[in-house]
Amino acid sequence: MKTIQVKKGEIIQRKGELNSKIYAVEKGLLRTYSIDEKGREHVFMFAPEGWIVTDASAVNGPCELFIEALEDSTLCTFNAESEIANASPVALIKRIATLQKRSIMLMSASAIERYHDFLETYPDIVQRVPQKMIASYLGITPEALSKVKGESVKSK
Amino acid sequence: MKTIQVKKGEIIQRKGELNSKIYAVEKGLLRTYSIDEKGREHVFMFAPEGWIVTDASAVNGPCELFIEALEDSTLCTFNAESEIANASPVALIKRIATLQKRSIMLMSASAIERYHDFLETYPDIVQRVPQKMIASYLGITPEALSKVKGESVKSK
DNA sequence: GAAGATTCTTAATCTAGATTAATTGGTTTT
DNA sequence: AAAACCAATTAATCTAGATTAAGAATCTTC
Repeated sequence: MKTIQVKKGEIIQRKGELNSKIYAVEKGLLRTYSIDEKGREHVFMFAPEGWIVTDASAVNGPCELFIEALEDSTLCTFNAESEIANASPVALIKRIATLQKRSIMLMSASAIERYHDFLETYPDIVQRVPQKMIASYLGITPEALSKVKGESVKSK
Repeated sequence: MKTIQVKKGEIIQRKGELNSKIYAVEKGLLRTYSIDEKGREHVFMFAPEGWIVTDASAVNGPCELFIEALEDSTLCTFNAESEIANASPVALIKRIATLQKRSIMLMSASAIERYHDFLETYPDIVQRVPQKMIASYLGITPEALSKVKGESVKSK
């Protein structure tokens, strides 16, 4: 286990790298994202203070996700290999529950509903993250997010 | 740990129930699904022989998902509470990896791409599951699935 | 095995969100 | 502080998939 400092904009891990780690955010803000065959970015999750980030696909082979610092951050890093052995199953189950909810939201909820769910999941993040990344997290374009937000304000 | 037999159509677990278990499918086929506020069903996963099913959200409180037998099935049931304590972290990470991929697919891939991904994920299931449940798993309507399948055949 | 109930398909119409493009507002660079 | 660049908004048009509806095919149940 090691504490490291990273600068805003720094890419901490790239798709295809093998030696993946677990990152616990002490201070700052990270995001993980994938890039599809069409070259489009998709934000998978944000990680503010207290959150933990890892690319689960890394156990068997190369990782799928990029990890980027959105602010100057302080991170604790664990070697995934050894850490997984004694990882708390309860913490992992919680992560599964979060992902379960995310999948169901993506299948069943409209863009504006997903936006409100984002606000609940990450209460203190809206001001710290560019709109286009929030849109990407929701699975829509920045233009669409701008539109639905405008509509939901008007309708009040 | 206990082995049980369930009949086709039987609902093994309902949303809101507390005493949740882990089910390992020895023979047969299960599905898990949620029902949203508008009363619509969304298939979360299928579980043929060799797969394991549990509602992750059940650790903290009432479960979110229904579990149903799509065929007469033989299941091993574990008490989730005790089983989680010594659950294999590697198996849990694999489940996380699967869900990670599912979320990214839902965000970035078209209906027909998700259909092909379904065929890869569950190679021997297509004939055993009604179309409408496959559509539900993909997050589209049965009509839309019928349409895109027709189009992908025509285009060959 | 007929009657009823589901399920699947096809087609017409509709809508949420994508795409394209132009405008404005902020940041960073020099 | 202008120049160059990036982020956000707005608007017009387009499209994947939803909705509605009707007919054909398949399963249940008596």
